[in-house]
Amino acid sequence: MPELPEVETVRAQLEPLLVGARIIDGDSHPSAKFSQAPEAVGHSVEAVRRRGKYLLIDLLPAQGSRRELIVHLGMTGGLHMASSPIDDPYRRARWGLDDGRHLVFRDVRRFGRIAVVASGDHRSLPTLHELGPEPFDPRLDAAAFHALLARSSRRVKTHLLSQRPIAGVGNIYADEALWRSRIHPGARRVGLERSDRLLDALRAVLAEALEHNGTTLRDFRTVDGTKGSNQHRLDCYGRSGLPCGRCGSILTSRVLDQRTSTYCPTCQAH
DNA sequence: CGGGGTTCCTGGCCGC
DNA sequence: TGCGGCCAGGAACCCC
Repeated sequence: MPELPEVETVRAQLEPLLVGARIIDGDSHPSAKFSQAPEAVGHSVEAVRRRGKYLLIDLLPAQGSRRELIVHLGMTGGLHMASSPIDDPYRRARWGLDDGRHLVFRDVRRFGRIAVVASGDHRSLPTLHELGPEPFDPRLDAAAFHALLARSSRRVKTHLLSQRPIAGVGNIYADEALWRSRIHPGARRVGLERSDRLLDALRAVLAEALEHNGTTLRDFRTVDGTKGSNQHRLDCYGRSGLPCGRCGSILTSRVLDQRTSTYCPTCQAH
């Protein structure tokens, strides 16, 4: 599922393909999750940015104020360029560009989302509106992260997935970082020392995944259709029943707060 | 307002 | 071989 490294991989590929292009027409699947897509028509792409797992495409209108095309890839969403969009039952949105190309949003499971808003107005996307700092923000240090973690009494894994203490972490990289920092996903209080370890682990795990163009378990594809390769480097996620690479104990899986967590019962003792 | 539960979706996989 | 049943999972949404 696309998390920060996957979305950043898409953003980096998309940016040179889209900046400067003008959107001349568009259509979308009728679901409310995608129906705003055509509202981007008539605008030029000024920049392609990212916050957490959200792609933010800055739009410059012919006249009037700036807008923002926001795309969340959900679980199975992908963005691709096409010279002539072939028939695809999973196409959820299409934008025609002034040079004849098309930007296509494909999403089998429809967990993705598209919004067009006034620039910077994220009130219609509560998670984006309340999004925590970017993991690589230099202003984020152990003390600040510890304070953010302490703002909730929920399990640390659940809190991470809420996007509030830090942006862009989903199930894969949460499990990986908790394994690496030897913190149990169900921990409800994480002190300064463990906050420091967790922040370091998150940064390491995300940076390594980004270097390998993200993790493709099944669906994730970059803009040009290639797979990421980080799936070969996972230590914990999806490895339930296999030995822990650090201590040899068998990794276990448990559902915590309706979400599967894999962890090492020895290294990540409660 | 934090927190808990529900819902949206469909391909892939499992067991019979 | 075919098929019913189940699962994954981000974030909006609703309710207390």
